Amino acid sequence: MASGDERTTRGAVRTITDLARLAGVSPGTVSRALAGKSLVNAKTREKIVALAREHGFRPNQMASGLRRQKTGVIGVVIPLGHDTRQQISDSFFMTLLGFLADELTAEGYDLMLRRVVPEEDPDWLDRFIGSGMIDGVIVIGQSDQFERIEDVADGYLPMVVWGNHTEGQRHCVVGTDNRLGGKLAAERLIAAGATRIAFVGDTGPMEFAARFAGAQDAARRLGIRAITALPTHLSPERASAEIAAHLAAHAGQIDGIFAATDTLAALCLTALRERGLAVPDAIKLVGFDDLPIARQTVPPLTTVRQDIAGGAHGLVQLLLRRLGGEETESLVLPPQLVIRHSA
Amino acid sequence: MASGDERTTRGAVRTITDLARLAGVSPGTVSRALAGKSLVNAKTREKIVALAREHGFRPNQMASGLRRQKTGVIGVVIPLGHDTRQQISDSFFMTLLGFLADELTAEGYDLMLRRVVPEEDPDWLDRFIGSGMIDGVIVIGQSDQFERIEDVADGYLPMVVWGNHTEGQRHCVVGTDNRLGGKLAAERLIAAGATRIAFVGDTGPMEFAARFAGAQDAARRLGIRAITALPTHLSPERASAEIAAHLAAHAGQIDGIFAATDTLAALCLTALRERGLAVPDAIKLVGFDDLPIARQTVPPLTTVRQDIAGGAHGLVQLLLRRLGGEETESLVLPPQLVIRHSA
DNA sequence: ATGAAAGCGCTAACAG
DNA sequence: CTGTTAGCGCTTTCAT
Repeated sequence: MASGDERTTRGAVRTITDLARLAGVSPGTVSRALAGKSLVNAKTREKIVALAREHGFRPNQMASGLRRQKTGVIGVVIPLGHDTRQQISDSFFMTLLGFLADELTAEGYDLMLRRVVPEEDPDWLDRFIGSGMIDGVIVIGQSDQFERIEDVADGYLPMVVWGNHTEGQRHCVVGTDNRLGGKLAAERLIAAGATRIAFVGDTGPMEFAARFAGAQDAARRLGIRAITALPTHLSPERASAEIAAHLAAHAGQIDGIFAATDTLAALCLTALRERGLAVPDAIKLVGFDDLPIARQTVPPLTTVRQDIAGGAHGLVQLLLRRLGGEETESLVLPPQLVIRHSA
Repeated sequence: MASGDERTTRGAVRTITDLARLAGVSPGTVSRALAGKSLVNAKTREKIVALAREHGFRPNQMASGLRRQKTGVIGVVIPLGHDTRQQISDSFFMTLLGFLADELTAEGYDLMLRRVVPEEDPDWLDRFIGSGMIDGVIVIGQSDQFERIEDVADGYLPMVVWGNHTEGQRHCVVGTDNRLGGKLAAERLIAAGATRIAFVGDTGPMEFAARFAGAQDAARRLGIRAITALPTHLSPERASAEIAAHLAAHAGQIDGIFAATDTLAALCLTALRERGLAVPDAIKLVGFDDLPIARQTVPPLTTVRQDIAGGAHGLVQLLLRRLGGEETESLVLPPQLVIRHSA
């Protein structure tokens, strides 16, 4: 009933001016009252607020944004690399996105999500920033767009990127110390007895390259032979086939696998099982991310944990400071080895 | 270099008026030229477009939106039920979100994502719609907000909801025929020899309730004893413990499990393994969704497939028609039983 | 404490 | 084909 009444009259009150007329005051006063701004007579304010509720009135954010030159919206953009478009369903990014949504909401911002294919639209980042729709931007993953991001960073402060930190880079990045993570993974494999280790995953993306490099560091330092990179795509369908092929090609030459992500590690587990290779007895396996799936595989995955919630928090806090005009440093999060049963 | 030049001059050209001055025409002409609208002299247009590119000019979408009374943005809102806030990381919704992002992008719309906790903000839906920031809204999951959504549907056309279809409902919904899916699941369990079946998952949400009801239908029709509902939360942490407890409490009384989602099914698998119960020999198990994880468990899950990509496509197409003023019917997608090895 | 008035940047008549 | 003009709905000086 109440909601019925509300609806019947709602059509009438669409603007702050409508409400002002109803309240017998000026639009300016309504604006101030609703914004809780400067001293407005308490009774006037109450009356206005009551009227607003009664009529389900909500100020138009576009108009407000236009006038104030800020939108209350943060852009979140996921650049998709050469690989399949399917990357957004990548569990890691999706989980990060979920946390970002929480953090931004908590700070009173809305989130505008955009997936872009840089190859098709080289102007993706400038376009998003220049749209006037967002106050700042969070880039999820550097993909192969490091240079483009660097370029933009020079002239646009409110941008923070999830990704890998490179010495001397100019854009503000939040991310795990991938190189250290790779080192931890390889050390674990070696400690578990592996000496002929393969890295499964694309070494193109910087984050993966750093994981591979870290593993290579460990191999070198501990005196085992260099780690072989076994390239795969990210989409489960293609990766599965590729892993199976790699395993066939390197039969008997591998006793340890460092998978670039848990998703890939799970796929390895399946492929290994199909070949009758026991994990961890015949082959040790370490993943990366510590996604929920890591706990549920058979055997459960030993993996390198990334602090996703912490990362999302860091991204948003740094962005907030940048929105305030501050030049913030990058934030490198420590990875953590989680030992389960695969190595 | 080129980008350097661009940057140095960019600051000067922020509005369509700046560009007009530069091109020696009026703002109106620039607007038309950039919008590719009505007949503008080809040469004039070229000059303007060239200038725009040169200066990295992009029209302000807020201003444009305000003027045209449309934003080019579709809101996507995920209402979180009583359960943990963590639901957004639910793989199914996230996958759906990924496809939605694709579909909307393909149609030229941006996506504004919002997670809401209806308990904390009963006004969540009206607030989003009334914000003036979105042209239409897609609600992902009815959660426990069926009535609120119904209320809104009466007065707001451009809304489409992912969820369960109920006879006679007023809002436009796209979703799998959950009841049929539940029936398929139970039939499979029974065909595989199960006679004492349990449903693992919360029967509160309508979609799950329908799955449970469908399974119950099958049990009744095939003359086995009624299916027991074993309630759990959605977050993996809580669900794991709950499943373990249920299994302990019903030891020896169950020979088939229908899990409300694949995620829950995977958890069941782990719990069953811990109790030494072989799947499918001692206990048959069927999941729901056919997420990637279903293929990777040991044994791989027999499950009921939901067509997520098709669902996203349907949501967007229906919304588009509603944006055009049309009153669309709901879309019920057929579930498909995928037989693997768990039942 | 409130009103009046001037735009934010863009688009869409309406003239010409 | 193009210029002029009048706002979209809101916020914010500047007065009062």
